[in-house]
Amino acid sequence: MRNGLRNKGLRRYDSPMKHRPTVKDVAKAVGVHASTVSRALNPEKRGRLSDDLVARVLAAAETLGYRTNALAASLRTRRSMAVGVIIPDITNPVFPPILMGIEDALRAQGYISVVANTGNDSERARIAVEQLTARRLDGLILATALRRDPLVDLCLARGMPAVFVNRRDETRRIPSVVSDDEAGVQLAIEHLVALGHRRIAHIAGPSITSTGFARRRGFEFAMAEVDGAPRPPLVVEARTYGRDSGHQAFLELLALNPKVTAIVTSNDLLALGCCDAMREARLSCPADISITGYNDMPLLDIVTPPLTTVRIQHHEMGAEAARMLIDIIENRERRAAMDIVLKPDLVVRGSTAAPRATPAKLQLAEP
Amino acid sequence: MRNGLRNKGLRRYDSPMKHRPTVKDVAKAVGVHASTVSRALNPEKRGRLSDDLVARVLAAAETLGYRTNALAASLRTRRSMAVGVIIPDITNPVFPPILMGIEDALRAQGYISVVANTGNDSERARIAVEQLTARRLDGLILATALRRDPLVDLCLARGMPAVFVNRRDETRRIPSVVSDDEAGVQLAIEHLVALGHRRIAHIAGPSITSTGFARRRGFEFAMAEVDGAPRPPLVVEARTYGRDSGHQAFLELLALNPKVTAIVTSNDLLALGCCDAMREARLSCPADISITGYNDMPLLDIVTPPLTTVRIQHHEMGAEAARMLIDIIENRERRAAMDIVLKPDLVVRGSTAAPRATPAKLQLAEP
DNA sequence: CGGATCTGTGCAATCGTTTGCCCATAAGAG
DNA sequence: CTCTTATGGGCAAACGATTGCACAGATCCG
Repeated sequence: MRNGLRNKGLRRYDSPMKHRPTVKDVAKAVGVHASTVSRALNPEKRGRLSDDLVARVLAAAETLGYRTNALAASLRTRRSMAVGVIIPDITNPVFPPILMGIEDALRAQGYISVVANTGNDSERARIAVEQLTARRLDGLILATALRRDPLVDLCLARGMPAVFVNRRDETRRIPSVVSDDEAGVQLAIEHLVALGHRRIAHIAGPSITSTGFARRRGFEFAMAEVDGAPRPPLVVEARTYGRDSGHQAFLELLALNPKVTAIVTSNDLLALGCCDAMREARLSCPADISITGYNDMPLLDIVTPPLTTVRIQHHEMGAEAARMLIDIIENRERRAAMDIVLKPDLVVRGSTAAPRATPAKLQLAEP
Repeated sequence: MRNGLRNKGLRRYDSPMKHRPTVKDVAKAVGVHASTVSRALNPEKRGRLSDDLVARVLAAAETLGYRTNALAASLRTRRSMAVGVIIPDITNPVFPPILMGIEDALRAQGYISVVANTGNDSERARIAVEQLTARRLDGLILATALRRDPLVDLCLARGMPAVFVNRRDETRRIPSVVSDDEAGVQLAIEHLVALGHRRIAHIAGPSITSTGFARRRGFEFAMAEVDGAPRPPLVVEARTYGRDSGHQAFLELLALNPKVTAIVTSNDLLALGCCDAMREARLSCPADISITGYNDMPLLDIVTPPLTTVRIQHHEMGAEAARMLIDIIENRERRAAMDIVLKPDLVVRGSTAAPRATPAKLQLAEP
């Protein structure tokens, strides 16, 4: 990918693309030097110019329809006022709200975002970082972090400011904004325990992701405190964060221990996958097994059953990450070395209830 | 916004940012001129150089960790190999799959995408177009089109290649890739009619959007053919494409005519909003009223009731739009003047059933 | 009235790549 | 042995904006 940007030679220089007026054209129109125009156009350097001149330049720029060429400006200033956002899968409903938060915060400071979607492919993620670096963005927000993520080294090697959002790298060399996953899982468990559950299992997200790992650890820690809980704790790891992985993990879990009365999942889609599997197995949620999700993605209130889940502050998380990155970019080191951890909430809906007095007759064969 | 890109002066030129090797550094290392390096790095211009030299340049570039500065290259070539995508609301589940289609097709041709989200705000959309133009992107894909959209004039004035996806401008000055909305609505109506419905109403999307308008028109045309249908056709226009707008529109519709037995909505979220309202009103869907959505967004299969809807080819639509745009950018005018219309499908689920009062058992005349 | 201090602008050098044009050297032709 | 004709690469001028420095004229001070 050293040369992703070659002119394919298909458009000639004499292309019909309109000639865009440059700072020189404006200068000519006003009868001053280009540098003067540049200064007049920049509010921060305008001070030393006469008000009259500034007004004339502005007027001329307006009538000519002048727009500054961001490419040229960035090349010269080494600042693009743009940051890249790397997302594993934009179709996962967790990310759009985070993205909105990022955009809102960036816009407030005059930055724009460039979003790259990697489809959970680490090679594509690497390429995305390379491309965004090649375009000289001012920084990167990574929502893709694995627990040990090579992107960290890449960013560090390229001297590219970066922050993690939602996930983070275990080496902690890059600041992050995350939700407190251990606390979130604990909320779910406390809720289930209060309902009377003891045989609570966990369907974990991929352990290479920081969220999957942290939530699992939170589960194991919290369950260690629960009297009468299975030892060791019951955990099945899903292959991905997708609905069908949840389906599959549910079947594995039931094969492992058919007596579970509640499942804490690492993500809403996994939870929905469990519901799919239960429906197929003619089990009822929450009558037979209670299920909790994680993230509180949209529409969870009208699926069947409405899913009890842990809500995280997506928008705020994105906004905080963006603000942090800008601080780093602009050398306000105030926040450069900090991690921000937001608190999650539990949203109780219909997928959790007290366990049956006698465990349901499960139709799945025991191994 | 003439100057979104000013250096805020917060990072000095002597910043600790690593010195990135340039083509000159590579040239020095190999002992040739920078122009030679440039040629060696470009497969298409490599022909006139000796194989040996090319190999040495490549090796030197590799060891120095050279990456071409896309900014500088774009400035010189006037090509950025990047296209902008303007989306009204990324949290609307319709758009991520379209975006994926766009990205996939772009990537296949070596382009990258820059996504801007406008939050349904036409002023922000304008600013986005300005910014992307300022960054000299090669083209724009617009998913925001209103029926009479000022962005069209803006793109045309700036000489910026553009295509519409999912929506389109009525003036038809910009090519588009859309789904056949009239056909889609007709599918829904035929299905309902086959079930025995006659008093079918429509909850339309905002009439300023091309989709809202086209689906409404499709509804009116198709209903004109239905014997025993209300005259004039029953239509309520929702304020936005959001769930609560659907809720509200449903109440208006019922106030207007309490006897409807089926509702064709312009969008899944509107349909879900209707379901919300029905639940509150202790009405049952589909027993009391059948409802169809539009778009087949994710999770519709597990909401209650599972929604009958019109599926459109999101991914393909995005991909086709991207391919079309690239054709235009690269002056292959083959497709420049065409519109592409994809065919929708009906997905029958649980939200539609025979009307309650129907005396005879109606056989499902459905494929 | 000479010199010091401002003010307002122009000059020219960057930023890093690309490419039209020209010029060596070598090879082949006559 | 001289004259073309390829080859292989160097030169320098773009692309468009920014900015340190210089400098002319105006203002001010003693």
